[in-house]
Amino acid sequence: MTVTLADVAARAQVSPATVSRVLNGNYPVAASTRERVLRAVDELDYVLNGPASALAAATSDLVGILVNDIADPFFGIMASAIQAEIGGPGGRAGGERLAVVCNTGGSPERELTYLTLLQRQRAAAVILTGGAMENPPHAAAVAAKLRKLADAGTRVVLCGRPPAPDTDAVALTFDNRGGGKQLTEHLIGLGHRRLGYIAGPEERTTTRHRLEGHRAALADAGIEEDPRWTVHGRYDRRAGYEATLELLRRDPTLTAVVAANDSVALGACAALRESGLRIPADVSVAGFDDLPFSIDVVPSLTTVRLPLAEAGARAGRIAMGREEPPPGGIATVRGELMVRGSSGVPRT
Amino acid sequence: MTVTLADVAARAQVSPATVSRVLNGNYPVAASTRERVLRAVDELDYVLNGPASALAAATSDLVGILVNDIADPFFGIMASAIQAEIGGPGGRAGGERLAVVCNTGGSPERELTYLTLLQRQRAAAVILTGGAMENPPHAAAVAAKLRKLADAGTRVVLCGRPPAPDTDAVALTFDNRGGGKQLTEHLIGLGHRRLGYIAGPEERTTTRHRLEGHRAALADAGIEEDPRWTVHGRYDRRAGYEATLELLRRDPTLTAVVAANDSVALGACAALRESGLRIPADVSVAGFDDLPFSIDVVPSLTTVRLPLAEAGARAGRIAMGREEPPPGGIATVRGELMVRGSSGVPRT
DNA sequence: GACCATATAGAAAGCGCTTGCTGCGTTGCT
DNA sequence: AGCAACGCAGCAAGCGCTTTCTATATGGTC
Repeated sequence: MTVTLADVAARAQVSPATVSRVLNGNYPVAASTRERVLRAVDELDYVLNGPASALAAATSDLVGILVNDIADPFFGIMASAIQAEIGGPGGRAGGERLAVVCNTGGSPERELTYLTLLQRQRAAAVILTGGAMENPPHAAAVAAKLRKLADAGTRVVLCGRPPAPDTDAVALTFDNRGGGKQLTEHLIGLGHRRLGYIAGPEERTTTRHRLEGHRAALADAGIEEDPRWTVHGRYDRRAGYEATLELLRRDPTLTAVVAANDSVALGACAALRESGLRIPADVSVAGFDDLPFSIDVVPSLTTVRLPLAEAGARAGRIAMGREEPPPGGIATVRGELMVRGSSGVPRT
Repeated sequence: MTVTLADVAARAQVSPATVSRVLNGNYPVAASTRERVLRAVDELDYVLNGPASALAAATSDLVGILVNDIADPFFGIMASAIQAEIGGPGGRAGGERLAVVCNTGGSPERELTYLTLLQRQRAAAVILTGGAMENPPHAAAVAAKLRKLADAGTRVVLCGRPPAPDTDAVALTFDNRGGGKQLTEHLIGLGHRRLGYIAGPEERTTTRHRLEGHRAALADAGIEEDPRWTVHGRYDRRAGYEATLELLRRDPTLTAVVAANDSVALGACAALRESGLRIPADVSVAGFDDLPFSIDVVPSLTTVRLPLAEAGARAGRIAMGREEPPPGGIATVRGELMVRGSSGVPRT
């Protein structure tokens, strides 16, 4: 029923070996023979059997991409950039890699399960995006898995994620701490002294780093932080909305709200508006990431731009061995402060 | 170096066949034996070889998802929902499927190439999302490919895409025409008579259907359309921005701008604002899709909500054979008009 | 004209797993 | 007791491809 290499070989009057070589193009084959084979392939409408090749050659052309949630543009943008680089059709000639996108939903178990599944597929590379969980046993388990993958020849790259200790995975880390610091410094520079902070879920490196940056800025400015000014929540709009209401309840005199990311900031804006507060006249708002919509909300969002697409593309190239890993296997990717309409001088 | 089934078998003192059966759980194995095998698997840290299984069993656990661009939340949301249903870890027990996300970028060739690549992988299912190209030769080529995939046992589902003729692919189609009509009727109901329309790229079913709906509404209301009122462009913010400027140049008396989708609408809003026009006091704006950010822009966007996540989930379940396909293999998914702040009565 | 380097094709041995079939020891039934 | 039926495990034949090694031309060289 299904056409195999042997059928093509028979039709082209050559051996299966030759057909394989024509198709893989890594061994000299006479032009005339090649043409004959190609014609047979065409006539029979032959399609290589991927699993069989993978088995025989002990390699596959799958690349795993772990994300929290692909519906979130933060991850979507990175995934898209990675995909463009790993050379699907239209990419550089040669390997046509397929991207396997895995939504971990931020769950440690799923992260591990997906890594195992990718190991099972003998993935050519695995790219982990986004922050890591700060859970020592889990981190160790992940590191062990990554080591095993690397041993099996899978290239491992971390994109927007802190380096994994005891691993030689290449890491492209976002400077969340530095970005957070800059952002809060900007607000302080405008005159703000009472700043609410809506942090992401605890036990996440991203959350902690951004918060640390924020606090460092406060400390540098000699501002004593009130514990009531920080609320934790998920990285979504809803959480931002609720956290802002809570913040307002705790201290109605806040003049600025710094959000863990842009989506959270959007929720914060909605809550402020519904509370009858003007942005930035009454309260300034700041986000993080600079997702595409951030410039379109009104007022446009002051935030820290993270070069998601660039980082993803670079991670993709490194994963494909088309770009040298950074020295030491670790590179820090900085964000850029984008001052826009949502931040202004505090009401007096 | 790498552990194989045989190693596990040796360690558990059983035959490879038994180990395989324990791992696949589709053949009776005595509890004590199973336990012994499982222990050996654990001790050796064994991971099944996916390609080898796929080859031997002639099936794989990969599911292809074709999207235009995964960075676009329109596709990201569907992909995420599909992924959740095809039973990665955490999904229903049994198959742990991996989602292969393919960015076609709206290019016919890449669409075809990716389908071939998925065919090569012997994907368990393929889900095509988003509108189709209206290019007869290409449509025929895709249909032929889909037939071939179906013949090979790959389940094919179209999500948010018109049915593919001469194919028995299940289609979950968005009612773009109906949605477009409703939207424009709403605007007409408010009193608008001169409406600009920013359409998507030509030769796309989505573009055509939405535009047809718009025109049908105009016709029903006895409004004669001025050809200058329609501009085509890409489905992104930038295109919306430019198209709006063009529209304004052609006819500064327009009182409403209907955009092909929400991103385009955002661009339109930006252009209007920069032109000194207030929304909706001077010009009303409407989008399509109701992506998450649409409610957060100011004014919030009047649009047509498409149940992207629900449709994706359903497509995923159908692809996995966990839900009956709709009768006739075709179902129409309707949108819901969301009237918000960006539309109002026209200036008099 | 003999000999060797070079170019190209074929033979065959797997890659690691699944599964149809066979075999044997038990249990159930009459 | 005797026979059928059943439950469970093993054998072995592939699944469709890659790749090493070998064989055969071919041409160049002295």
